[in-house]
Amino acid sequence: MEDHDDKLGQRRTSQRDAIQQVIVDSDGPLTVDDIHARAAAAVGTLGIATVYRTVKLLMTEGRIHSVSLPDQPLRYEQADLGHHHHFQCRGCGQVYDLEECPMALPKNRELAGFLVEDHDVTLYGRCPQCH
Amino acid sequence: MEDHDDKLGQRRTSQRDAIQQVIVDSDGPLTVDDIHARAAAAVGTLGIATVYRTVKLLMTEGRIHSVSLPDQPLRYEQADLGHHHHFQCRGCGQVYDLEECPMALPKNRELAGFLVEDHDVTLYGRCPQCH
DNA sequence: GTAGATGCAAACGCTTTGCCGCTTA
DNA sequence: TAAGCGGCAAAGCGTTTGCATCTAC
Repeated sequence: MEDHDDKLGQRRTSQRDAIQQVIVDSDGPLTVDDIHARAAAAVGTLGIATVYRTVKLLMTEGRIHSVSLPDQPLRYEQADLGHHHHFQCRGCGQVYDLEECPMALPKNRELAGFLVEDHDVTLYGRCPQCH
Repeated sequence: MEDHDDKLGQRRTSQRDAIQQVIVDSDGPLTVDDIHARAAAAVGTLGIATVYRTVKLLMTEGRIHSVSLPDQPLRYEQADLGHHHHFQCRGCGQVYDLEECPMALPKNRELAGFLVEDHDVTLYGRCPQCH
C-alpha cells in the first residue's frame, strides 16, 4: 500500500493511479483486458493504449512481472510478492497466487547435468468455489 | 519412430513428413520458426503457412502439445513423451526436455483449499554446454 | 507555459485464410 | 482425374506508435 504511491514516470495521472491500484488489489495476475476493464471503472475514459504503455513502463521499472500460461494472453502482477506460484482453476479460468512452494528442488542444484538456478510452477485444478 | 508414419490428414506429402520428422528428432520443444528452418532444409520449398497449418493439424489430432515460456513464442513437441518438464538455458536460450520431476506434490491433493489436478514446471539455469 | 501523458487511428508483426495451381492416390 | 495440399498474398487480431490535444506541475 506504499510502493505504488511513488510517482510513475514524470507525472502522476488518474489513469496511472487507477492501473496501479487495480494491480495491487488483485489476488492474482491480470491480463491487459482485465486491467483495462477494472481501471476504466475508476477513471472516466481509459484508452487501451494507455494500459499497454503503463504496463510496459511498470515492467521496465521493475514494479510488475509478466506471467504466462499456455495459449493465453500474458498476465501481470506486482513484482514484490516474493517467491510464489500460480494456480489456474479449470472451472472459472481464474489465476490465483499461491504462497506454498511444492518444489522438492533446492536452488543451484544440478539435475541431469543442468544447473538449475530458478523455477516456475503452475498448478491446475479446481479453486475453492468451483469444487 | 513409428507413430508419425501414420498418414496425417488425407494425403502424405514431403512437407508434412519433414515437419513431423523435425519434431520427432528434436530433444526439446520447437517454435514455428525453428520447425520452418529445419524442415525447409529437407524439402525444397516450404511456406511458413504450411508449417502453421500442419502444426494446427497435429495439435487437433493430439499428436503434439504446445509449450509456453514467458515472453516467448509458443513451442511445440510430440505428445507422447509422458510426464516431463522443461529447462531453458539462460546462456543459449535453448529449451530441453527433462525426465525427472522435481515436484513434491502428489496428484489430486489439496493445497490451501485448491484441488491440484496437474502441474507444469519450467526450470531455468545453465545447460551442460553453457556452464 | 511547457513537456509529459492521453486518446484515437494508423502501423506493425505474427498468425490465419482465400484462392489457384500442383500433387497424391 | 478429382480433391487434398502448398504457396502466395491478403486479411485478422492483438500490440505498438505517431500525432494532436490535454493536463500536471
